[in-house]
Amino acid sequence: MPELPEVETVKRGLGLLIVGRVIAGVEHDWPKSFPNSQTDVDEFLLGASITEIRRRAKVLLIDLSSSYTLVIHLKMTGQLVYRGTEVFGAGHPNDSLVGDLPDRSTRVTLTFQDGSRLFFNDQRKFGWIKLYPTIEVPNIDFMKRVGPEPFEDTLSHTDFVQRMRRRSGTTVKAALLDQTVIAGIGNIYADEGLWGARIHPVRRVRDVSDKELKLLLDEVRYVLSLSIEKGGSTDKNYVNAEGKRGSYIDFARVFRREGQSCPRHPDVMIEKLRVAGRGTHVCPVCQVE
DNA sequence: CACTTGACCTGTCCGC
DNA sequence: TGCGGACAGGTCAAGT
Repeated sequence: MPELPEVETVKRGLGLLIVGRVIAGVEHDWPKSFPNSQTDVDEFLLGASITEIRRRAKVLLIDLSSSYTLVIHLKMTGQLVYRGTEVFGAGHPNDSLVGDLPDRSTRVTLTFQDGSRLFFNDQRKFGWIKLYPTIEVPNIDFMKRVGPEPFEDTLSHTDFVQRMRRRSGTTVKAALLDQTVIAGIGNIYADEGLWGARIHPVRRVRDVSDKELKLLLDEVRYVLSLSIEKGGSTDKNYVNAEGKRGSYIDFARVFRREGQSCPRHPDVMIEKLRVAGRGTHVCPVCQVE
C-alpha cells in the first residue's frame, strides 16, 4: 500500500519529528526486518544522530551522523510511527489509528536519547530496515535500476513515452507498475491515473498512442500530487509518522469503488478485474479495451 | 530475452 | 460456529 505519496508523507513527518535526535537503543525480533549485525549496530547506529530524511521511489532514507543510512522499505503493511515522551493518557494522540506501542506487529524499535521512540510496525513482515554506508546507497541494486521520479523536472513527456515503450509487449498497467520505467507508482495510483487518462489497463503498450501516454503522465502526476496534499491513502494499514490516516481514498475515482458509479457516468458502475496479477478498477465506458 | 507467476507473511472475509 | 481458501499488493526469484 505505501506508494510514493504515503512514503513522502512519512518522510515529511519524520523530518519534523526526529531530525537531530540521537539513537540510544534498538530492539528487533524478526531477522528479516532488521538484518544487520550487532557489530554494525554498535559501531554505526548507537550514538549517531539523525541528520536528514530522504525518499527515493518508495524507499525512505534516514541519514545518520556516522555516515551510515537507514534504508527502509515499508512494502505493503509497514508503518513508521514516532511516539514522544509526553505522559498524558496512553501517550498517543486520540485520533491515532494505532494504539499503545509496541504491539504485536512491532518488528523494530529505535529509542532516542531523550526517551522518545520510533516504531517500525509491519503486520506481514515483508518490509525491512537495513543499515548501509551512505555513500553505498546509490549502488544498491534497486537504486541503480529504479526509474526517474515522476516530478523530476528533467523527465519530459517524450522521455516517459520512450521509457514506457521499453515494455511495449506487456499491458500498460504492468508497465506503469514497473519501477524501472518510472518510480513510485503502485496499484492505487496506477488505477487512478489510467482512469484519468481514459486508458484501459489491459491494453498493450504498443497499442497505446503517444498522445495517450503523454496524457497518462499528466494524470499520474495529478493523482500523486493530490494524494500528497491529502496525506496519502489509508485503506487498511497505512498511517503517517504520527499514526494518523491519510484521506486520498475519499477522493479516489475508481480504486476500491467497484459497484459504485463512475464520476463521469452516473449510470455506469465501476468494475473490478485482475490485471498484472492485481485487483484493478475500471469504468467500462471511459476505458475501452 | 521478454514477460508472467510464485514466494515472502499475516489477518480478514466469504462460502460451505 | 469452524474451516479452507481467496485476497490484500511491493519486489525479487524462478519459471515459461
